[in-house]
Amino acid sequence: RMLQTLAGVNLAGHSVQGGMALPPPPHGHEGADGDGRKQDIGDILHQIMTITDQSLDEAQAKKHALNCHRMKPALFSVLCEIKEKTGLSIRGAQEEDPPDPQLMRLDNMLLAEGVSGPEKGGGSAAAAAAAAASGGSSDNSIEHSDYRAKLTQIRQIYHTELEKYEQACNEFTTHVMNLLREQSRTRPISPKEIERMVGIIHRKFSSIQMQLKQSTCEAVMILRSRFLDARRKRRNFSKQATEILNEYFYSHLSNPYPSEEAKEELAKKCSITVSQVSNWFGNKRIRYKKNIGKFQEEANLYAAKTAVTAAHAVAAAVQNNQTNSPTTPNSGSSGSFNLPNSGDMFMNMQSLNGDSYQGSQVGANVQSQVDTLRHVINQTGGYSDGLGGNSLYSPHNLNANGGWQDATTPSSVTSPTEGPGSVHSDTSN
DNA sequence: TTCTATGATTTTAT
DNA sequence: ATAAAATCATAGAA
Repeated sequence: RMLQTLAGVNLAGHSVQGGMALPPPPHGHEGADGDGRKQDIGDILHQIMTITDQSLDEAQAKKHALNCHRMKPALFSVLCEIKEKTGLSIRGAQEEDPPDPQLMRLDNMLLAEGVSGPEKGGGSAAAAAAAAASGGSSDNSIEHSDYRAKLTQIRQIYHTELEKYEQACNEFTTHVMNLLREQSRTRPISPKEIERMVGIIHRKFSSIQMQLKQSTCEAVMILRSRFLDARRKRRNFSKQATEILNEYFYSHLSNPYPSEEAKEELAKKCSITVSQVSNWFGNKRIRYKKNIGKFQEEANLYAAKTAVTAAHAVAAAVQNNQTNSPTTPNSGSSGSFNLPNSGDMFMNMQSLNGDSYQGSQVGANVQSQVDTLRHVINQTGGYSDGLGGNSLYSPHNLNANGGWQDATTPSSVTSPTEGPGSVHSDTSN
């Protein structure tokens, strides 16, 4: 009806081409003169068709003429009235803009993957620098930087595309807004409507944007899966790293649970991550416990490795300890894993020094050395047997309800070769 | 190729 | 959250 009205106005005002007869303009009631109306419509269609052929100037001129028409205010008010009625339904129909869950999901993922988030570290430049810096250090970092480089690539594409879309969207929006503003001189257009129009445009564009995001997500997923595969291809730690880890493990055999700080330090020393350290210790503990026999040799090796320094340190510590604080033979826990173990250690030290010794007053540092020593003692055999240490171990060995202690002790069981005496003297030195 | 070692992941329990 | 245990998957040796 509005179209008719407009067309009618147009015709009425200017008897455009073909000089058609005026239909009584906006009386807007159907029925009545059916024939005439059909004719009108035909004319109007014709009119519209010809309009497309007109030049811009002509159209401009017509618009101007329309604006100057004497009937314009009246017609305008009629249009306002009509709008008044139709506007209600429109207003009711809109207003909701539930954030698309799909889009949200994509957004979240892109953000999580660092594609849409703030550019970190200068992007490709940083990645390249990292790659260059890592050089031949490790395959892992190379893979990692490779991954990052690819991610940056995706990221760049994503951003440029997004920018393009945004630009296009803005252009289109302003274009439409201009158009509407222009038209608002001819027909009533509320700001709300413009807003709505803009909203529609944005929605349209966001669907395009979603496609972009979707494909970006896919690309990231593919890259990621490839990277994960690569990461699954584990590389053994360097010999040096294993060495360090083993040293720690065997020198803390009674409590091989490095603290967070210790883990960090180990990670740094081994140039691996903290979680890798955790993994390593997790694996080591369980595997050691599962088959101690298999680890005997290794244990010996590392125990012996630290035994000399440990012995010195312990001696010093004990000396120190003795002089500083003579006794307090209770409360066995020295930060050790469990009580039985503390007792264990206590006995060992007693035997070693032939003197009373309180685990409770020895720092963790000493404890590790004690572990080492004890291990050497146990490994080399005779000592505990000779001194009845075995009887001490066995019960503790058995009573362990899943604790770490039952793992440490069997070492005393496997005790081959070597003369007890020599061992004793060695370790006590 | 098979077999073992080993780093990582998953499951389960606390 | 952390640890144990089970399991996976590959590296590397045989």
